[in-house]
Amino acid sequence: MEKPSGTKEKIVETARSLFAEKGYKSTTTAEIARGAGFSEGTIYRHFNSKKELLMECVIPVLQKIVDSTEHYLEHYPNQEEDLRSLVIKMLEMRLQLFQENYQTFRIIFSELLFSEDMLKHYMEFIINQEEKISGMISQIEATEEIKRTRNYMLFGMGQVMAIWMYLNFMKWSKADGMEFSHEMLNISQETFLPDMADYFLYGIAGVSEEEKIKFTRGEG
Amino acid sequence: MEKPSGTKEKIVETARSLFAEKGYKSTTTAEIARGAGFSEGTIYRHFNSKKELLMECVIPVLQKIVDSTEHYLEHYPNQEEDLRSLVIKMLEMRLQLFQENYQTFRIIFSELLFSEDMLKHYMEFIINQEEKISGMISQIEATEEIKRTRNYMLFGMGQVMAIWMYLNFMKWSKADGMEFSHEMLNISQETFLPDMADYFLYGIAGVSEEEKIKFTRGEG
Amino acid sequence: MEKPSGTKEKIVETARSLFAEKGYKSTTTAEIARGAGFSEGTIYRHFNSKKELLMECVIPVLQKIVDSTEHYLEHYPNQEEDLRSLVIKMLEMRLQLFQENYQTFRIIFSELLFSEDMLKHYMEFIINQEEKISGMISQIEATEEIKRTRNYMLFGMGQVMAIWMYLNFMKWSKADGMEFSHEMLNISQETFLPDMADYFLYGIAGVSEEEKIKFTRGEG
Amino acid sequence: MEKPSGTKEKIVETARSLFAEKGYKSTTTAEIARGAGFSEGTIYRHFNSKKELLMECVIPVLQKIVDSTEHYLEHYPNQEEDLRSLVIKMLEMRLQLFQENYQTFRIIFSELLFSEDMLKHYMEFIINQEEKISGMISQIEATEEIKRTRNYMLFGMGQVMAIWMYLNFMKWSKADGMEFSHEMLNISQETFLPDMADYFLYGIAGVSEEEKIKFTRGEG
DNA sequence: CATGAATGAGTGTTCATTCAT
DNA sequence: CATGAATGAACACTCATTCAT
Repeated sequence: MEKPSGTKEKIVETARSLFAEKGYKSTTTAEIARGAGFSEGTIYRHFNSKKELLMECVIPVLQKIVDSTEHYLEHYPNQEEDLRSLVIKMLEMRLQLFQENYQTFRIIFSELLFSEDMLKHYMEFIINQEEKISGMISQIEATEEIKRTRNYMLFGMGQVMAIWMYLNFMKWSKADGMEFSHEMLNISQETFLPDMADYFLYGIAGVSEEEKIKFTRGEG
Repeated sequence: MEKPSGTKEKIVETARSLFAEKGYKSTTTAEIARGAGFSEGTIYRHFNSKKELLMECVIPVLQKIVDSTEHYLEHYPNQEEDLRSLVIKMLEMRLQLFQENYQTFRIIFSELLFSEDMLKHYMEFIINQEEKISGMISQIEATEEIKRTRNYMLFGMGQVMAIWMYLNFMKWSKADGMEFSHEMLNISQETFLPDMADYFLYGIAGVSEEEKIKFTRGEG
Repeated sequence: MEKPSGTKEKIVETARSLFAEKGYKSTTTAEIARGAGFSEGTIYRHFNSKKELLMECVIPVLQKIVDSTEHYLEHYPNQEEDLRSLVIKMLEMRLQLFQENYQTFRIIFSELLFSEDMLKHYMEFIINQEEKISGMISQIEATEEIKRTRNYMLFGMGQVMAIWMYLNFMKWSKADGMEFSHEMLNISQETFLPDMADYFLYGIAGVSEEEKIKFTRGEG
Repeated sequence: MEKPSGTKEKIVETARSLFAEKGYKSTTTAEIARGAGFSEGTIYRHFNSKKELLMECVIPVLQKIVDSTEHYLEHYPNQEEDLRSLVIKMLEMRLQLFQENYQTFRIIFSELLFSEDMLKHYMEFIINQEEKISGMISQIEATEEIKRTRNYMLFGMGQVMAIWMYLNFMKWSKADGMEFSHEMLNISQETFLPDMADYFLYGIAGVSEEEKIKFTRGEG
C-alpha cells in the first residue's frame, strides 16, 4: 500500500520534530526541507500546504493511539484487579503515551488554542478516549467503590494534565539554564504514579479503602 | 509621575487581546497599531521590540495577581471555616483569576513551551503561589484532616488545569461552529466548583468527613 | 560548475552601479532588485545580507586586479627601458585600473572610512600592490638613479590619488550643472601622464637626467 | 550678534562628531539630539533639515580656514626663506589643518562623491586655496627655481592627499583591532614632513639644489 | 524656545508557495 | 519524482520630520 520511498515519512518526521521544538509558526518550510534532506519543492509535491503537513504530523499519531487503546482496554478490565492497581495502570498508560508521542502532544497543546482544526481533532480524540474509560468506570461504579462521578471528565483531564506537566518538568530540569528542578517543586519521581493514583482515588483528605475498613473495625 | 496619555496602555491592551486571540507569532505589529489607533512607529517609541511588548502584556498581570493573592490569603485562613469551604474558596479564586485574566493566561499557556523567558516568569509565579497555598495547607495538615501531601504540587496543578479547561469549554461551547458542548462532555456547570472541591479532597473513591463519621457511627 | 543563469552576476552588476552612484546606505535593496529585473527575495537567495552583496561588488574586482598585476609586472621590468618610460607605464596602468573599475573604486573610497571590513580588504590590496612595486623599485634603486625612498609609500599613494582625482575631474566636467572645468583647474589632459611621471621623478624643482647631464657638460 | 544660548553650536558639534564617526546616512537625528542633550524637535527649530545641519557642520569650518589661510600667507612669503623651508611650512600647514579639522574633512571626503552641494563647496574651497598657493608659486617661479608647473594642481592635490592618508594611518594604527601599522607601511613618522617636501620638490629621482651645486662645482 | 509623542513612508529581510526544468 | 530559483506579499523595525503643548 505504502510507497516504499519514505520521502513523505521523512518529511513528516522532520516537520514534527521541528514543530515540537520551535512551534509551527517559527518553523520554516526551508528548515524542514533541509532537515529532511529534500528540496522545498518536494514538500509541496506531498502536501498542499504547510498547514496540511502540520495536521499530518498529528492525526495519524492520534489515530494510532486510538487503535492501540482499543486493544489495551479490551484485555485489562477482564483481569481480577483491585481499583487502585487499575488506576495506576491507567495513569501509567497515559504517561507512556505522552512519553512516546511527546513531540506530537507538544504540537497539539501549542496549536490547540489557535487552530479550530486542531481543537476539533483533539476533542474527538479525547471524547473517544473518555468514552472507553467511562465504560470501564461505570462497570466499577456498580461495585459501589466509586463515590463521585459528576463532572468526572474535567477532574480526569486535570489528572492527565498533571501527568503531562510531570513529564515536562522532567525534561526541563534536564535542560540547561533552568533554575527550577523537581526537588524545588517537591516532586518525588519514585512515587509519582502511585501518589497520583491515591490523589485520584482519595484526594488530599479522603480515606482509602483500607483506612475505611480500619475505621470501621476500630470502632467495633 | 506618569503621563496620563494612556498610549502605552492602549497598545498593551490591544496587543494582549490580539496575542490571546491569534497567538504571538500570528499577530503583526501592524495589526496591533491599527487596533490601538496608532501608527506602527508609536509602538516602537514605547517598546523596544515585539517581544518586549509581549512580556509587558503578561508580567504586570502576574505581578498584580501575586499582590492581590497576598491580600486575599491574609484574611481568609483566620476565619473559622471547615476545610471544604476553604477549598471551594480557593478553587473559586482560581476560576475568578482565570476569568478576569483570560487573555493573559491564554498567552502564557501558548508561549510557555517555546519561550524560556515566559517559562521562567510563569514558574516564578507558580512557585510563589504554591508557597502561599502550601503554607495554608500545612496549617490545616496539623489538624490531621489532610492525609496526603507528597507530590501535592503536581496534583494541585492538575486541579488548576481542570479549572482552566472548564473555562475554555465554557467559551468554546458558546463559540460558533463548535460541535461539542458541555453536555456532551458531561459537565454540570451548576455543581462544578463543589464537585471539584470534593474530587480535590476525596478523589473519586474517597470517603468524605460526613461519610466517615456516618461509617463510624453506623458501626457503633 | 556554475549555473549559467547569471542571476547573481546581474544583481552584483546592478548593485555595484547603484552603490557607486548613490552610495551604499542610500541604495535600497528594492532599487537593486528592480534594476536587476528580479524581485527582492531573489537577492536574498544569493546573498545573506546587503552588506555581503556590497563586499561581493568589491572583493572579486580587487582579486582580479591583484591577479592581473602579477602578470603585468612579470613581463615589464625585464625589458630594456629607461626609468621614465617605466614610470609612465606604471601610472598608465593605474589610470587604466581606475577607469576600468571606476564604480568599484568609488564604492571602496566611500565606504573605507566607516567599514572596518572594507578598510582591511583595501589595505591588503594596497600592501600587496606596493610589495610588487617596491620589488621593482629596489631593482632600479641599485642603479643609483633613485635618490629618495624613505616614506616612499605615502608619496606613491598621493600620486595614485592624484590619478584618481584626475579621473573624477574628467567625469565631473562632463556632467551637467558642474561649474568647474579642467581648464579652470589648469589641467592639461593631453600631457597629464608624462607630466605626472615627471613630478613623480623630479618633483616641481628637481633636475631631470638630461638636465643634469646638461648642467654637468655645460660647466666643462 | 550670536545668541548666547549655544544650543545651535552644541547641536552642530555633536552632529559633526557623529557624522564623522559613522557617516551622514548612518547617523540619526535622534542620536544627535541625545548626544547634544536636546530633543529632536529642537534640532528642527534651528535647522530646516538634516541635510542643512550637515552643511552647517562643514561650511563655516571651510570659511574659517579660508580666512585664516589668507592671513597666514600674507605674512610668510615676505620673509627671506629658501624654497624648501617654504614647502615644509606649507605641508605643515596642511597637516595642521587636517588635524585640527579632522572630523570636518572626514565628512567632506565621505560625502563628496554623492552630494553635489558638498562637491561644489569643496571645489570652491580648493580653488580658493590653490589660487593663493599658485600666486606664491609664480613669484618663486620667476626665480627659475621651479622647473615644472603644468598640471601642477593635480600633483599638489596628490600631495595633500598623501598628508591626509598619513594622518589617517596614524589614527588607524592607534585603533584597536587594526592589523597594519605604520611600520608595516614603511612610514617614518619623524621625517615625514621634510621627506614629503623633498618628494614635492625633487620627486624620487630628482637632483636637489645642493646636489646640483655639487655636480656643477665638482666638474670645475 | 524647547519638548517628545506621533507619524508614515520606507528599510532590510523572511517565507510559504509556484513552476520550468 | 525531485529540484531550487524565483516570487511577492508581508514582516519587524527605523527615522526624518511635524506639531500640539
